[in-house]
Amino acid sequence: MQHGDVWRALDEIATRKGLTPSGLAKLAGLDATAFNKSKRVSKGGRPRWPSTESIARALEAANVDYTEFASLVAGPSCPTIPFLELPDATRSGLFNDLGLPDAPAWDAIEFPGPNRIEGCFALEVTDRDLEPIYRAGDRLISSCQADIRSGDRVVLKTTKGQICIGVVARQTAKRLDLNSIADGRALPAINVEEIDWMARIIWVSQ
Amino acid sequence: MQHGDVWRALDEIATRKGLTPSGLAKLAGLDATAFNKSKRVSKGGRPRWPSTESIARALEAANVDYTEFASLVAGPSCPTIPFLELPDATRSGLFNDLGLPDAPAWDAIEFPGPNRIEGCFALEVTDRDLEPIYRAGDRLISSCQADIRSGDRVVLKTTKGQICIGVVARQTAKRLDLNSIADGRALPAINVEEIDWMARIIWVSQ
DNA sequence: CCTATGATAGGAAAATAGTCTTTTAAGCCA
DNA sequence: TGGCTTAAAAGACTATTTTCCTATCATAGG
Repeated sequence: MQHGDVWRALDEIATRKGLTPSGLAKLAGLDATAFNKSKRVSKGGRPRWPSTESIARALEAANVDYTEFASLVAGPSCPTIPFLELPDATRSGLFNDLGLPDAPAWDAIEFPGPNRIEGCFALEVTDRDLEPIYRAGDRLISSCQADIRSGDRVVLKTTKGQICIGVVARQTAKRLDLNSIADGRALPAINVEEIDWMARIIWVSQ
Repeated sequence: MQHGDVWRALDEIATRKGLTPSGLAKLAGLDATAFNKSKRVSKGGRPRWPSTESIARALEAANVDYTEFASLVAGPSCPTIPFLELPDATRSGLFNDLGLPDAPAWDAIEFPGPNRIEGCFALEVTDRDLEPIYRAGDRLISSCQADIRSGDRVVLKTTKGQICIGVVARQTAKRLDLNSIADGRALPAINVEEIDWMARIIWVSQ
């Protein structure tokens, strides 16, 4: 969040309403010169920021949400989450000590996005093994922080480097039973000690 | 966006980092008293706002995104989108003249949030007709503004009051061919004139 | 061409936020 | 208990922002 971003966002708000910066200031009950371009740097070159109160009044007048203003300030980009194609998820070093995705190891994609995406990552299906449930190109938004209960769909990697996707049938301290997503048949039981990481599939693109 | 909300959000940022308001101020390179509770109203009862620059420095120091700060200011609530259980989608009057969901007719659920959710709505599956693709309780986030191409999964309502969910097989000016989501078999062709509304299914909760 | 209106630059005054300092209270530790 | 550190309130002072005022420029209408 930088000085120029804030002013750009205010200009954008004004433009959206078909106003000039001074028009927006007047509409907000402020002095017409409050948002003047000539006042965005004070003499001496020091950047001048609009006060929080002025921003609040301008947003109120323009009927714009503060979160929307913030996303204008942040720029055109969506929030991004870590992303890999499913076969690449067999790599090691994807997660840090806290069990969260370790950014350098991942690509990033824009996800029309949760505010609390910590611990979320996306895996793209590349083959047809999971049809008709998941098709090639579908993106599985998964969370390694979500609680996992029976019936949930999960993706996990074993210490042997195998990726498993299934529906949780039974979960005990030592063993995890998964059913196939496609036909519901039981998959080979997995020893909990052999699970490198496991995440619940929360959303799937269609 | 109100005075108290801004200060509450700053307090929340501090708490998340295990800091007090004064600790956060110091970390941001500001005077330790900058965020004092005693400085939140000036004598005379006039509310006192933190400056935009101070907020920027605090967020920088705490490594918090401005959009996240804004959502804290906006309150604990996620953005919501219109929501109905699938059988209720047969009702009329769900969409306004622009083809967007008409809020009063819908419930609302929190959706971990897109910024651009205009035209999106959620439908909850209540029966097992669509298993194993969609299970009871799954929520279909759909958009009536998204472009629709072959292979996309769509939900539509006919003028006869019937809800159809399927995969677009072929789309012409007069006719829409859908395949069953479950087994891919062709469904009866739909006359385009009989389509009341149609939306592409974008995301599905799992 | 002239006039009225709105946008904007620039400077000075007024209002508001930040800093500095002192004081009080609470927690921690020997 | 005493000494140390941190948080926080209150007041005076400094820095910055907003307002107020004037002048310039561009544009639309008569």
